[in-house]
Amino acid sequence: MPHNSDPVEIDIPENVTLEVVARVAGVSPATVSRILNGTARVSDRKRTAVLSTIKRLNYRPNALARGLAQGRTNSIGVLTQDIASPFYGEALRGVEDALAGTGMIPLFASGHWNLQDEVERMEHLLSRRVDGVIVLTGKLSDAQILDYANTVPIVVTGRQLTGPNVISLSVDNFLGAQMATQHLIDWGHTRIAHVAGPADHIDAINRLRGYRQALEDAGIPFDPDLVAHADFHEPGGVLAINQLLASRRSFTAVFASNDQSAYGIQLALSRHGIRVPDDISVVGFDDLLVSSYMVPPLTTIRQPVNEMGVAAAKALVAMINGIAYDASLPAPELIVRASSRLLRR
Amino acid sequence: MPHNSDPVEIDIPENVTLEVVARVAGVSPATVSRILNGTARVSDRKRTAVLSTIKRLNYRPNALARGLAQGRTNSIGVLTQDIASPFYGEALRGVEDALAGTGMIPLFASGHWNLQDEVERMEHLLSRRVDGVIVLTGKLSDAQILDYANTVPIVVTGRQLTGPNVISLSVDNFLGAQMATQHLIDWGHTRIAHVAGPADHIDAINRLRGYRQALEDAGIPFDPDLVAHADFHEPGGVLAINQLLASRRSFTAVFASNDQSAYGIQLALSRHGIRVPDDISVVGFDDLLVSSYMVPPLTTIRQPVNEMGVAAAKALVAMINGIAYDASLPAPELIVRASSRLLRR
DNA sequence: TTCAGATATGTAAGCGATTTCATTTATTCT
DNA sequence: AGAATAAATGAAATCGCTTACATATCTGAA
Repeated sequence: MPHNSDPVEIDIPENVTLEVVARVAGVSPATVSRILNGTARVSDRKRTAVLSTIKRLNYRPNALARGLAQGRTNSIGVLTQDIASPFYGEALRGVEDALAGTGMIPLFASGHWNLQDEVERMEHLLSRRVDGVIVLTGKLSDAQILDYANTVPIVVTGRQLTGPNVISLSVDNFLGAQMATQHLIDWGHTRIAHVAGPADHIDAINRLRGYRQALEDAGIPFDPDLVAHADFHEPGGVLAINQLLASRRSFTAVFASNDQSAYGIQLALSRHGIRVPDDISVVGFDDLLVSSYMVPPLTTIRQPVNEMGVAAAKALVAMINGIAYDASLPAPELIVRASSRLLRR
Repeated sequence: MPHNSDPVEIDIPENVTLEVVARVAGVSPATVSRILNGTARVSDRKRTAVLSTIKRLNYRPNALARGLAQGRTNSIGVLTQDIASPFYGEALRGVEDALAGTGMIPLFASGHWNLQDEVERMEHLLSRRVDGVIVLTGKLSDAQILDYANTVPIVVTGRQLTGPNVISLSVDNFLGAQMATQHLIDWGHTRIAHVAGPADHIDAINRLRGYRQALEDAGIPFDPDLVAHADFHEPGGVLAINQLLASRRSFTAVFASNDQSAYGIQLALSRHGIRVPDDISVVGFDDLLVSSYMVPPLTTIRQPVNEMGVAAAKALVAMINGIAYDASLPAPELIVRASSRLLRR
């Protein structure tokens, strides 16, 4: 008469479930679950039996069923704008890295800088019952964020926003822009052009403000003709600088609202036979990885974007687990490279 | 005495489920499900009632429950190596775009060019019961891929592999490298260096082969001292070119195994006071977005990587739905920009 | 030995959908 | 009007797991 707890010959269905494992190992489903989750003590005898059956049957727990039962999915949504963005990409990597080992998995979705898309993606994420959401900038209004926060914990970057279930994390764009402009002023430039970002982009607005503030602090009058608006992408930078050159306003330096614009500017200037930094200094914003490999390497403001991803993920996980977490970001930093130089008199 | 089908006052729990919607709307859960999925005819009367309650209660179907019941999650796994890769990023975007509107959602996971990580991520994806997986290159062996294909349909890029439940999609790296090298030969170069990729990277190997083939076809002897191995990243390009320069072998052109290496090469050359393309021509491989904004803009081989993402996603969805799909990719293309020039005698 | 108190294990009720099958209601045709 | 057929609806089982509760087994102290 065989012991009840001994493994038994049982016909194994194609779809191996926890119940099958239990039956084959000669224990109850509850026991298998407990072993899997470590939620209770189990005798070594059964544990070994179960673990070996799991291996033998190549059992893979169904995360859906688990999520349904637990009311928790161990996944968080990351609402970004463009999965291939060189800028936010770093943040995504930060999120991923911070999540590795926590058993949580990120679900990325792109809003394409389009409110409707963004709302749709958010709904999608909520449908999948993510345990929390990281919103990287984007176009959702503060009110919408607060509203979603009734459903799920949220960490949002690129704005200041407080409320129950919401943590916000932002880089000081104003300060960064001030630093960039100040750097040029320190090096003797007074005719400093600015290639701004989209007029409705919060980061672009703050950077423009920082630029103006630095000028003002230095007693340099603001000249609207030295400002051109672009779109945060390379081609826009080309267009903007061409426009500035065409206006025949003289300037000895350009502060670009982001690195990608700066790349376009550098290329366009070289096409015009204008040397960087000898004729015109260029300063960017972001410090993308490739910026240090531009010819000449780009002077820029480093944004702690990877750290931002990490911090966002950590803060969110903490919030999900009901733990307090102080989410703060390092300040932007001026990285001086070869694209800017002392103005020669 | 109220009609049974009229909306009724019912206390609404915090968690709105399909069952709650049904009760409030005065219909059965089955009916609500049918309306949601369009799986059967429902009278207009009930349909309106249900739809309005859904809106009123702000009901959001639980994707987990749905997945459990249907045995299908409407999600596909995308196993990439680095979520922030400028190269694969384009492919990810392609996947996302192709999926938009199909109701499917991509789940991205990064393997970090590390077999163990990759296996772990794959298991994770399978646990979440994705309906299919796209494997972007990576380190899994063909045998492993075929094995996973027993569980789930797979589209794999960067290799040729056929089998049940597997579609492979690859760019002709050999041909591309041949084209790049041939371009330099056509322009009179005979001393052509090659900065290769990692020696164990399949793409790098094929590109090296293509380079050698082109030389051979032109009757130019292969000189191993003109080949330096790098790591597909910018700093590696710098190191490699420095090494080549230090060897004092003369050469008039460099074919870099990818664009990122080429960036490093361009920077290092400029630091040495060597002009591109006047002294040395540089050709890359990939055609990353920024390549056309390098100074000088980089001559390179365009890989249809976005198209690859799109094709992979379409092929996978077709496979999931049991539809035949002819997955083919455009050939690599030579993009001539300013970093290469005719060799002056 | 025996019994109280741990410790280990099992039973069964959810979790929130879908779907089969049976039943009720509405049409159509004679 | 009444039978036969089609359309609409509902009841209940199911998907694969977790977990509260009940039960069985094992300690060691009396």
